[in-house]
Amino acid sequence: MPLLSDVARAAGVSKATASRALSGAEGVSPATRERVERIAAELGFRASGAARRLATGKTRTIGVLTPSVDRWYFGSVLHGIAHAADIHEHDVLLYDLGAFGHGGHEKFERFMRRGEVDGLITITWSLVGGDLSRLAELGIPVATVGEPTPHTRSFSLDDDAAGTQAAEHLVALGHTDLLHIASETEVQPFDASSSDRRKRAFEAVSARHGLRMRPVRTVPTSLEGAHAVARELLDRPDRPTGIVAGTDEVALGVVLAAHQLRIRVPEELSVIGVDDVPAATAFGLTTIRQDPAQHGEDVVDWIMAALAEPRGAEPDRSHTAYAPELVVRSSTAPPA
Amino acid sequence: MPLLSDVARAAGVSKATASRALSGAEGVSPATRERVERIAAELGFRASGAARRLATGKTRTIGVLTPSVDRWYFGSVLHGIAHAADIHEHDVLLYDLGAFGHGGHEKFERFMRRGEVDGLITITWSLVGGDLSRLAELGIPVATVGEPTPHTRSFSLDDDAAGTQAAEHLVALGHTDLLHIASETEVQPFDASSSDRRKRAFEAVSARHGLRMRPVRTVPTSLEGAHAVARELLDRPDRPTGIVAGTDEVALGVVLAAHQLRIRVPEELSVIGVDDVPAATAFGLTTIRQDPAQHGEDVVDWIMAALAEPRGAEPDRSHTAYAPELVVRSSTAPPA
DNA sequence: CTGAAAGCGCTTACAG
DNA sequence: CTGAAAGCGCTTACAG
Repeated sequence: MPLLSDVARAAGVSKATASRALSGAEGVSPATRERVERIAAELGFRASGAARRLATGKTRTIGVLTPSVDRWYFGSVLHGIAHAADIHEHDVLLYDLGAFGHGGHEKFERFMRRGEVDGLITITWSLVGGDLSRLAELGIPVATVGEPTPHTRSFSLDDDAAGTQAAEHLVALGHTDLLHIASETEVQPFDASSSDRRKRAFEAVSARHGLRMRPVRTVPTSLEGAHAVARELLDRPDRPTGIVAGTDEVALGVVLAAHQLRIRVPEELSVIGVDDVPAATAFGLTTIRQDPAQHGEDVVDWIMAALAEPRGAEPDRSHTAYAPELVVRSSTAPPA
Repeated sequence: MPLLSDVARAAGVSKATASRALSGAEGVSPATRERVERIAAELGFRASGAARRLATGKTRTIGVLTPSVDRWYFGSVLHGIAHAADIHEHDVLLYDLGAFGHGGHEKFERFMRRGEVDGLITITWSLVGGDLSRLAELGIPVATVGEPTPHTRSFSLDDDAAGTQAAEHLVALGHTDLLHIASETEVQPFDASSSDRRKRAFEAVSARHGLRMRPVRTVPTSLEGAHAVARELLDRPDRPTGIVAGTDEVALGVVLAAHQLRIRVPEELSVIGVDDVPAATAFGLTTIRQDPAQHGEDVVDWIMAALAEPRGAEPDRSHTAYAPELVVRSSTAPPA
């Protein structure tokens, strides 16, 4: 593995000049720059990241704290992050905290002890407010994707609008007897979660239109969890004509249960979700679309911009709310 | 941020001794060690990773090259990797290559240029043989999970056994007219892919039992892809009595299509998959289980062991095949 | 058991 | 435009 000094010697310049030529710094004659670059390429020179880090104080790495990587939302955000980070020539260091109470906090502490990154992204639900504010004091740009938070810059779907759109869609079709199935929030104080925002929006729509008020059901955030509850719920004579699910996973569990119970969707039951997961198409699920990969790209772009700003500037803690988009498929129709 | 020299001064020892005390090296009196540790804790000392890297040549980081993070298999492997890496106090650097031909190769090259890791894991399908052998020459432990490969140490489900078990299960139930739906392999030479191994195993079982020979169908690796094909396939009068799907995603697409076509599963159609994804339970899918998170943990353990070995030892390129496990649910039954 | 010193491989004021 | 030198913050032979 050739060193910078090898390149410098072969090019007949000092290490300083070689370094400048390679880094693209100005104040190097075009001729030397070209020569150094050529020789570096010939020798297959790669600057030592460790040395560069030590000298510059920059890691060219961004950290991601996430409670999960094997669920659609988190995976998609991560995908967007990785893509954008790559474009900015930054690496991504992954901290999979796992479920809270299952060692997640311990892993968080380990990150605080060892993590060396220029910027940090937390994908929501992984952290309680106290931890989030500790991160905000790290002196590096920190942002959250998935939920609004007062502690850091944040990006998320406009959950109020999403919940409203979903309920209004069914109301517009003529439904008056709706049930909301919310998906469980594990960590956040419930009243701050996207789940709760969607729920409240549903309740507001119900109240506004004078719909029958059924108590909201809460299920584990998974197709299985929703499915188990839906099997029991849909098998009753007084089932609603429409279900507004907090997420597509929940909605899919409901549709599956309906299929198994031979309840026709949408003729006998309308179902709407939020997310637009890939499987939604095959299920014909009407849903409110969001694009987590885009959120991931945006949060990285913000971090890069924050990194470019002069140190000590007042930290930006604003929130970006993405507008939801109704996607009508075949799981919703006027009530029979 | 306190430095090692601050700790040393406060403890009244040299930096050398402070370093030894903190790193747990031997040859430090218990008294000094304890004092140094206490003072380091009081001061909130965290050693600079960059400086340590430069001095030791170790990054305490392992790299993961994956074609995707938002699909169950990859996400689960990654989860296992992150967990095990954390236990070994190593960081994980994520390279999401994305689909091949969509900039994946370019991202791979960028990794080759900048990636500084002590060990490397590639999750299959992301790399062609040529790239894999370049990695193997990197001088660090390299392993692949998801498919056997001659270029590196590898870990994967025993696909032959999985394919055999799936087909034999339906044969044992009395089926004689089966169709295999394989899931598409994007990158690997097809004859090396797990998809192809499962397919061949299916064909061998068919031949052995003299079953009707239907040409194998290949569909995109997704519920949607399988669903589209299955809708058309199942709507014909001469449909098979059982379907052996290459993966659960494909199997789920088939079951969904059956539901929509009002074909009863398992009465009119048996379906079996491979994976045991979380949604399999709700669908009642009979499947062949594998545990990718475990594979991820194992591969990290192997990397750690390889790291502990003396440099220059002959690289281990053996393969670990995990035994499949049949999980019978309600999607399979004797033919009508 | 402990310390002084060299070294890891870059970058960047400072001079010229 | 270029170079000599200091410095980033640790670890680790080498001496004692």
